[in-house]
Amino acid sequence: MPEMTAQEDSRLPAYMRLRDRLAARIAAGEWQAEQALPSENALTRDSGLSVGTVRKAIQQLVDEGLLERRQGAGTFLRKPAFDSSLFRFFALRDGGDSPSIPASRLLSRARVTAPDPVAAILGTSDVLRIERLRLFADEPLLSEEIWLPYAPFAGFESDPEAAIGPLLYPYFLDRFGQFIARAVDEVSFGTAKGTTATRLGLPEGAPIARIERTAFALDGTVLEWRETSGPAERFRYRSQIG
Amino acid sequence: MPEMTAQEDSRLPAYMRLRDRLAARIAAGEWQAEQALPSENALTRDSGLSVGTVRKAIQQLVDEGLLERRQGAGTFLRKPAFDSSLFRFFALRDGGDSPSIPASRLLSRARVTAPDPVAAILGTSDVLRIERLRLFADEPLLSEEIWLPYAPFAGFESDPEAAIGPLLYPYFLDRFGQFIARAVDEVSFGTAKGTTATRLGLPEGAPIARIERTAFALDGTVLEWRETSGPAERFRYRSQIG
DNA sequence: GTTATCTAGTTCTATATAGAAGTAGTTGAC
DNA sequence: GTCAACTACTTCTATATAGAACTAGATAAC
Repeated sequence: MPEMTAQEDSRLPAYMRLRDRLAARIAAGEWQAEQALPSENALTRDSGLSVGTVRKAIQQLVDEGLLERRQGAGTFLRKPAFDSSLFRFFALRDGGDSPSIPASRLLSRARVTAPDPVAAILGTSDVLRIERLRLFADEPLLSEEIWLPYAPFAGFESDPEAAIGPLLYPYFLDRFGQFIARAVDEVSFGTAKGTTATRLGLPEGAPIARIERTAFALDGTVLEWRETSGPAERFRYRSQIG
Repeated sequence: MPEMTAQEDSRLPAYMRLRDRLAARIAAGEWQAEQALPSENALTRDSGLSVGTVRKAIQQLVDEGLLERRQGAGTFLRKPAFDSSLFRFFALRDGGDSPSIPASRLLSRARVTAPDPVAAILGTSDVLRIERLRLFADEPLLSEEIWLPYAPFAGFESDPEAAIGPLLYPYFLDRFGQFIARAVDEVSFGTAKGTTATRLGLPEGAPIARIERTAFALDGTVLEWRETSGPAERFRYRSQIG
């Protein structure tokens, strides 16, 4: 344990301990996405707690976005579908009615020694570096540089590209059992230079929007750091307050 | 009632109806910010409901960010302090240690006929138009154009500027009883032109970040639309997902 | 075959109750 | 005066119970 992970149980209330146990089982991949977990009654029976307490634990996980409840039907594991959410930053309206599908192209994958700032974030200098280009309507829209700690993703660098697919997070879960629970995006503004400009088909110095994302596992470990760039004119972001 | 406001009670569950009644009393200004509401017991007594139901109603308002509970002390009205949150979009670090205070300067206020897009958002063309400049460390940082429906804010155009203060939302509440419960911000990038460039002290065509905000009352009525511009290099935004 | 009804499961609402945990002011001892 | 103890209050946790609302699949009627 390199970092301070949540200390086991100590003296937390029962509903929180149950929440933690459930979160751990979810992270372990015990249930498939879009499939039902045990019912309130079942959990009540084999946890020895009361229904109210069980409901409170489940509700927490719902609030955190991991689960989803449907009255009369059951409690379901939500599929983690926000990898595509980077696209949500950019205006994807483009010519007419055909809803083109965003595509991904991996440009490079390699196990390398991380530069200091990246190593500090990921907690190790043994990392994977991935370059990726994301296309929309056959035009390059986003240029990405992705850094992963090597250990949890060992073998990624030699997986066939065909197996990976356009979204990384579902792949992380399937292939490595790594679940991205949370991410922080930081948006800023700059100008395109060098390879970034070339890849996006922009002139040197063109205005770009930059998104730096840090992604976390359920236990708070950093699983990814990525830097995404796209043309500033197409950038558009919505945010709710209050 | 021009728009579909929440229909009274019909057949909602009790805890939701209690939530609505409490929200209405809060909006009516019955309690001061940072001050205690009636206790669970008191509410239980004069609502005729049970503690659990009362707690559920209160918890809703806590989740919505209106209230705040402190064990052993009471339930408090949170002061609506997110007017300044536009500043949160911009990097305010600036020379040394003195934490300069953001200031506001009203440039113009007038009752006018709204252009069509604004009228569509506000639901009326009888509006107030306000131009404002926000300063940080004595330098202009944000240029704002604010549109309000006239009726709820009648008289604003002739209030003395000294009475208004640097933050609008607390003033809206005090002076007009209008409570901003929720807002949606939309961020994009563009270039400065005309008066905007002049006011911010930027050259024509300089890159700027633009934030369009729509603000809502508790019942969903639109109470404000504003467009804020600031220099793009100083823009920085953090966002949580998941 | 198609449609309606039943049924066994699920979550959701609501009540009642008990005590733990925490706060803030008052009282009492020194 | 100072500090400790007490007290009356608050929210928080947890249990037990009952029925309503809803779902999805099985069964029955035609």
